Amino acid sequence: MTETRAIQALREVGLKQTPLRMAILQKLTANVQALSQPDLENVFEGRENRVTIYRVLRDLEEKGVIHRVFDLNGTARFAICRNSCTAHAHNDEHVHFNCTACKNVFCLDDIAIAPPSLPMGFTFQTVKLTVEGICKNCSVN
Amino acid sequence: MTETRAIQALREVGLKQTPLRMAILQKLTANVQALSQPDLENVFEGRENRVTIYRVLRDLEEKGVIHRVFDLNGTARFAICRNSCTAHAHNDEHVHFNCTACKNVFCLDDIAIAPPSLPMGFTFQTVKLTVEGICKNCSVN
DNA sequence: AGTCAAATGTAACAATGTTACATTTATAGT
DNA sequence: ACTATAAATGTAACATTGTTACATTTGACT
Repeated sequence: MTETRAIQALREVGLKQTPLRMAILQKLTANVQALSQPDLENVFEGRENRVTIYRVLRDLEEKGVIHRVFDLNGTARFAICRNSCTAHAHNDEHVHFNCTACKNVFCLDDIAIAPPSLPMGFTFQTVKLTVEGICKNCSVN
Repeated sequence: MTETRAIQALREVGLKQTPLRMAILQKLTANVQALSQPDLENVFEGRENRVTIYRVLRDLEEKGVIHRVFDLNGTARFAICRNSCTAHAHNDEHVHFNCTACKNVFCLDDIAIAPPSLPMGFTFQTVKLTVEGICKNCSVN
């Protein structure tokens, strides 16, 4: 995400343009992997406030700019939707790859997932498909 | 799971028959929903040791008697495989229903899931399908 | 019944995430 | 450009989930 695109994304959803929001948006765009709050704390080498990072991620998720996915430790990681998601029409039905070795999460291209039929009384909202395996980095090492 | 079936399950995987293991296996069988360690602490009203509950769950999972799934808070919950899983042939490819209201997790029947093709360098191990929505209990309330 | 590996209890710690409240800052309107 | 104000941030404290180390107890086999 270029700086101007980040500014635009924030304006579109009515969030103020702050340095941390810009930096987080750009980091998430530059990375293939989804990043957790602890990941981002490391990226910023402790210079940015822990709580504020959580709040930025929460707000960006609430506005549909980024989405949340859990890694195999149960830690929340965040990523920008690259393909079918826009600020106006957020598509939640992602395919994610969870590496069982390094626990990293990779967003794969969106694909159509046929929602299975649900028992009586259950209401469908969204469906998520996760593939587990060994990622490229861990395969070579 | 009857008491005798729980005893049998433990013997099959080489775990000693202890009161807590028996109780947890029976609770997991009696429940439609997957249960977390905190859930079980509540079930036992604090009478059973926190750390031991974690260890029982970890050991039962390692032996393939139960499986782990994360709820929408990122908390690990555990359930017995009812359909295609046996102690001898554990089938990981479950469909789970996560209620966005109460955060409970329900195991649905196993269905065949076509694994999507992966980018070069990524190795497939398993695939998981999760449906999010409103569960039966939350629909009526 | 005795033995011993396995299982448990206890205390301390670690990581992730949240809340309350005081302070600062980005933006709209003048 | 200046100001007012809602929004955003910093700080400290706390909550929850999960882990580790080590001493003690117990299930199961002989």
